Amino acid sequence: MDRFVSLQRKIAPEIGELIDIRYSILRHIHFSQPVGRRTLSSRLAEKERTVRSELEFLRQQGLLAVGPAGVSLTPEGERTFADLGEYVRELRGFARLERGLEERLPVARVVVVAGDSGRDPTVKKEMGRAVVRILRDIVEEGDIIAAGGGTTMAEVAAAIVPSGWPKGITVVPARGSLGEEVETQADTIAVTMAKRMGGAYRVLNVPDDLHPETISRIVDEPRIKEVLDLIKRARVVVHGVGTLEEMAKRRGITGDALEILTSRGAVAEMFGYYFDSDGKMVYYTPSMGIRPEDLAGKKLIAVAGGAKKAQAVLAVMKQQSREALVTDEAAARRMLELEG
Amino acid sequence: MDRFVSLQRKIAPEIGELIDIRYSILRHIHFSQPVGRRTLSSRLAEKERTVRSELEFLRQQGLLAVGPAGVSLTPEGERTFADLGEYVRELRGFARLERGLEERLPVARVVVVAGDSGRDPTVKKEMGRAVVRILRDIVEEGDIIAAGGGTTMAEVAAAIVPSGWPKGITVVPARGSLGEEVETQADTIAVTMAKRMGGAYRVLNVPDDLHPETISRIVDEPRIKEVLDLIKRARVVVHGVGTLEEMAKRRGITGDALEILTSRGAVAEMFGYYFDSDGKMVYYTPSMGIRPEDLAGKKLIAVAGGAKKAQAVLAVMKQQSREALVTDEAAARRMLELEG
DNA sequence: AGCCCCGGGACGCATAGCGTCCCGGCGGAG
DNA sequence: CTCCGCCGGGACGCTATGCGTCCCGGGGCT
Repeated sequence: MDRFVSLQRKIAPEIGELIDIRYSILRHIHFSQPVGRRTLSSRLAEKERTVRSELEFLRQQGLLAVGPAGVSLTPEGERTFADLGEYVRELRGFARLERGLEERLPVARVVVVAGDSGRDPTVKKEMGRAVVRILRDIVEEGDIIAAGGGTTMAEVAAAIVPSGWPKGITVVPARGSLGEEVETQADTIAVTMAKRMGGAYRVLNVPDDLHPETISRIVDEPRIKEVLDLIKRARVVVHGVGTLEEMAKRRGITGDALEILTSRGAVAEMFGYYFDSDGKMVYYTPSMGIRPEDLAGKKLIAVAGGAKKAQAVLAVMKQQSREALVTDEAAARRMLELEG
Repeated sequence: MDRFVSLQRKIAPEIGELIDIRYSILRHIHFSQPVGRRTLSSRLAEKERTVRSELEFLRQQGLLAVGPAGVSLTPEGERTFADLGEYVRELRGFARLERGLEERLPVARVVVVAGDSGRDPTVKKEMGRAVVRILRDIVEEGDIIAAGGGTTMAEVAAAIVPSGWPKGITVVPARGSLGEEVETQADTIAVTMAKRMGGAYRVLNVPDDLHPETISRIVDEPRIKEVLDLIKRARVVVHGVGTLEEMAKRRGITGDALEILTSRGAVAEMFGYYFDSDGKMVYYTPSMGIRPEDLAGKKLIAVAGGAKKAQAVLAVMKQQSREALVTDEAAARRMLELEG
């Protein structure tokens, strides 16, 4: 089989791109059906005509059907799409990517999904599903799970299938909200996850762009104290990774702070803490919630994709050893490039 | 693996053509290296520029190298070509073709090789090699082998590797020569086969476009009689298949005979005997050699390819049950179409 | 009722790749 | 030794494919 694939790569490498575009179209339809040609092309950053030709082809193959509201996968299309995941993994050598990263980074398990979440948002959904699969393996009865924020984490929460989870799970936000959209705040995500897992939740409900003194006062409040205590006791932590640019844009980091960050070589963010490319913490924003020193001994699952995030993910991975990393193909390849 | 292939056929069927042309180029180079671009393109019935592009690609893949006398396969190219045989069998579903024919025709074993011998002469070389592989299984010490004529049979003889054959083999022509080129006469082929197998041979050395009365007189000659006796006693028979058109052109069949042949629905020829599409003998040219009724009880191996010969091959296969049929992809697909 | 997104049609254009010719060189045959 | 033929590589115009783009009528959701 491996021989088969390498032979094919030798004799007809162009099938890679072919499969790529078609698989991403199928994936997109799978997650957004029914969906129109224009929406599809804009979201995939492909020209409308290209998408159209491929759509036509896939329809002729009996993989999708057109309805008044757009195209949908036929049952055969769904089946093919499901099978295609494994196929693409083989064809593009994901196993090799994963092993490469596992060797170079202190992570026990790396999972790579197809695509580039920087270009195709549905890739995040796939990453979400992969995280959920890992959670199924790890989570035990009575666990406390701390969840981070961000768009990727939101997809993790959305990917949880609400059945078959152990009892007595409690989900808490890993830290206060970051002034983002409510859907991507750690609080919201913790709630969604808890509900879907049939567990309990506690939230902080506190913005963390407050004055440091205000924060230290709030921390003493019994309700907050209880949540912070739960966070410290969490056995499992799931979180995304931020890049410096992203953070600077999303939260209005002042000129001073930004200057300090860049001068100290900060490239990555996690829970409001900033790390340089060696994984050393170089800065943090005053906040409440989990602290880096709390992470030791916990099962850490990081999830982040997109070629642009590769450097940041590397930095965070070096910060300390982890249980698992879920990323996408674009980030994985970039990371291996960067790490030699 | 099977799943893999069918999935690929579903999601990217165009790789078929891609592999096709590249494989046939590799095959051609393998058999004729070193060879030039122009020769290649004319023999493959492909445009020069197409061949050139593919050649460029294959060179970039490190599969072939250009010398002053033309292109040759690199060691890696040879290895890839060898592996590609199996790969192409899988990819194009030859196993299914073979099983389909085995079910529909009275043949114990069908072997399909890639390509169309009507378009690419090197496909005949592959068929030849396949026949030789079968002979290796079948031939025993002291066997008498009767060989037919034709270009395909010439390739069978050429494909015999002269070592490891049982002792005491005798090869005889199945019938007199047909006025063809000497290289493709049954006599010549029998000699070549015998020499390569390290065995003995006897030839007829008699053209069979003689007057019937002359023939019947020659048959009584002791030397001829002995050969004819050997032919009758042969345990293994290897032969090609002719189409009506081919025969009409190659031997100048007179208007009368041709009219009779067409009116009786003759479509196929073997050993100078003509068969209609049901495999019923409808005509024969006066000759000496093997007769249809002699075939029963012998191990028969038929070899013929090319889409144009499909109908003829079917007819001959129906004529009586056989040990093996070696054909090519084009003929196999056509045969299955014709047989529903 | 209105708006937006849907699929499908149409059409011009750009470009990749095709077809074709040519050249200088080398090797083998005579 | 010479010549012919085939070799690879270069060049170049053209065509046809497929891309980009706009438009239309329709239907569902708000």
